[in-house]
Amino acid sequence: MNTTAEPRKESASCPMDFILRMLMGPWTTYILYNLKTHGPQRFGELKRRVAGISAKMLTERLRTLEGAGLVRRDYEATIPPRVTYSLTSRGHELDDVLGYLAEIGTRWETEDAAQRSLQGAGLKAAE
Amino acid sequence: MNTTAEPRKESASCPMDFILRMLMGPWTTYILYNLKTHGPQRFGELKRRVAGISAKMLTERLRTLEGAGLVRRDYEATIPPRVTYSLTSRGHELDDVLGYLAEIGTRWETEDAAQRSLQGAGLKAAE
DNA sequence: GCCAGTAGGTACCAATTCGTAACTTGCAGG
DNA sequence: CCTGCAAGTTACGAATTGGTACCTACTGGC
Repeated sequence: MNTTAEPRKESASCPMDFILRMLMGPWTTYILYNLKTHGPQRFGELKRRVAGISAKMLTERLRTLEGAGLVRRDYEATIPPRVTYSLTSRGHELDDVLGYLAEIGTRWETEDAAQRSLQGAGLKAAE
Repeated sequence: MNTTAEPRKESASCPMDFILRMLMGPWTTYILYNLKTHGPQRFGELKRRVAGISAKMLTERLRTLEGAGLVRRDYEATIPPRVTYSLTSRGHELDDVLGYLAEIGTRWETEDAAQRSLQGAGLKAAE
């Protein structure tokens, strides 16, 4: 292909950057988590589950995820319209990473808790 | 409004959220990547490598990472002061996940490129 | 004597972002 | 007839955020 000069910026960490920019969105992980654990859902269902998100945000996040090919949007033009969102195979590829992240996060949480209880036990006057 | 300390937003699926909030920062992954690949570095070195980040941002990101225990800050009060940053063991735990993410990102990029070249082959007159 | 460099801190400014509220279409219920 | 739900879209506004410029303290070079 172009072994010559694609003006690739020096970002060797770029593919990761793209994917992180996706997960970065404030509610993104909640949405993915819900789609994963509760299966395909309609807009209102999802909105009720995420609890706190505004319709605008949810729409925007879903569009972004759809654009990245992580979420599929099924629109049925019935009255009232029924829009169902589900994870694509790409979306499911992320499950693993998210699970991994959650694992690390949980481990750290546990370690921190242990650390705090150790300090709480003896250090009241130490500092 | 609320005179009592309202416990901010409480979320059930949170351990991952914490860790993602860390990686979310605009430059965070670049910083971690550089610390990983080039080893412990001084502030100016890091700043030159990341190329484009402002001192303010870099400082703030490093403080956040330090606070989370991912990065260690060694301050030697020489003249001029020498401050060296390095990954902690926790920081290295993230290497795996970031590598995993980069892998997925790269794979998707490749797939997308293949997709585009397939379309490019036949659709020149289609639009 | 002045400037550059090291490792930042602070003030201010512009841009982005997220939430709230109002509007959309078509039908069902009171 | 009016309201509400479905799944949004749009307008407006407030808050956060990231960049730029300027400040520190100290020393070595010209």
